[in-house]
Amino acid sequence: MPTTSTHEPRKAEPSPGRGERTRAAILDATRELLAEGGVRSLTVEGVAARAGVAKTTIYRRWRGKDELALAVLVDMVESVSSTPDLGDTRRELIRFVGKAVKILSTTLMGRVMQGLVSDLATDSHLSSEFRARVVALRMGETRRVIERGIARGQVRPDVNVLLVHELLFGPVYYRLLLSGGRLDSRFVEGVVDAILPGVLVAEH
Amino acid sequence: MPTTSTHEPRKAEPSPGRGERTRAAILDATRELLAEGGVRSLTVEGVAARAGVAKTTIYRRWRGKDELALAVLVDMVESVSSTPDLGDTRRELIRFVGKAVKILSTTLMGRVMQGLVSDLATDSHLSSEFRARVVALRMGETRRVIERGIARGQVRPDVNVLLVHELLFGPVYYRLLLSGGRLDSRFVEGVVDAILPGVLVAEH
DNA sequence: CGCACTTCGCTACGGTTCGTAGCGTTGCGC
DNA sequence: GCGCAACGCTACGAACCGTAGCGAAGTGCG
Repeated sequence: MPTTSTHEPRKAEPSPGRGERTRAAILDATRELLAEGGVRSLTVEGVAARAGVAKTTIYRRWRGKDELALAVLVDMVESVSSTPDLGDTRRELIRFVGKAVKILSTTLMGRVMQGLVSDLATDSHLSSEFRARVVALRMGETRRVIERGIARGQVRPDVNVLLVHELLFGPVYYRLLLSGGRLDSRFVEGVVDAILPGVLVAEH
Repeated sequence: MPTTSTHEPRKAEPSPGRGERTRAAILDATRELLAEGGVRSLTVEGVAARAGVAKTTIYRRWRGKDELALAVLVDMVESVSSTPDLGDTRRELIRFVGKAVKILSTTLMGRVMQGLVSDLATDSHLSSEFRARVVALRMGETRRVIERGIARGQVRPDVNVLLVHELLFGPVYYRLLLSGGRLDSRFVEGVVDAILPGVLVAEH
């Protein structure tokens, strides 16, 4: 953590403030514990201990460990940028999926997802929150890429964007959560190239 | 359950025996409780109460509720039959995936999967068990269908079976676990038709 | 500086579920 | 009917849960 000076009235980045500092400490501790053992070993008491915070303080902000974990997840997802126009749909899709794969495999997000997915699938409040903040975000990104491809004449205009989005990320999460396969660039290219024949316009 | 006669030395079906009866009672109770509230509300003590069994008896057989739920899961998966030769790869794939989707959406298996997936992804013992008993089973089935297609000349001989398997089931689990979309026959056909262009031999 | 207000730390508590130990009891094969 | 493995039962320490009450510290304002 950065050395906190006692006085810091106003600055470029919004001055931390007590509340924001405790919030960050709690989320950091949650992130770490989530990475170490998943949601199973995540306990509110453990987070409180690592964050140097009272257990009651956590319950004052979140209902339980589920909301806590989701807050961490949303925090990570919303930091991704959109895919630029590369002039080629295949390259854009590989870039797009590849970035998601890289985040899932090199940051804590993969482990957080692994630990959180059961609660995401079970708890209706968490699931709706997740769909609105994460799934919808990737759907929108897929839509932008596809529509660029349609405008170029590369992609069939009647493509089902929802389905494409599921075909791209389904296998990724399948590996992450169930089959345990490696999440590398070869895999990404394989997935993209497998669905491209059904997406691109028929060769003349 | 069938009426158990006191003496049944040898028969076509393996005579129950005390151990087998308690095992069945425990798994039945687990199945019911799993249906009522998912894995979240599944407790060993609850299973013991409903099964009319001592809690210690459960711990003598399984390490905890995870192994218990996985036992139920494997019990359901292993009861599926293989896909018959329908003379057409597309029909076979739709039948194959459709059957898995139907089981996931109409039986308890979907809920069991939802509640168990975090533990499957986290616990190495559970994950290896799941991969050996469930993932491998579907991989093998995919391989049989694909090889039949190759023999017919419908499918390209260089198809990556592992990838096809992931492309088929990834979106299914993505809907079940994350996006929450409906698991119906239209979805199955959409997935199969989306990957078929990359699987079938190029039209002459 | 002093005052009010908010936020936090701390302790304590009842409750649930976990997983284990010890021991009596029952079913089953020989 | 004898012996053994499997089971039922009670009891227990432990971990976490989620909440309450209250004192302490930080924050904002005149």
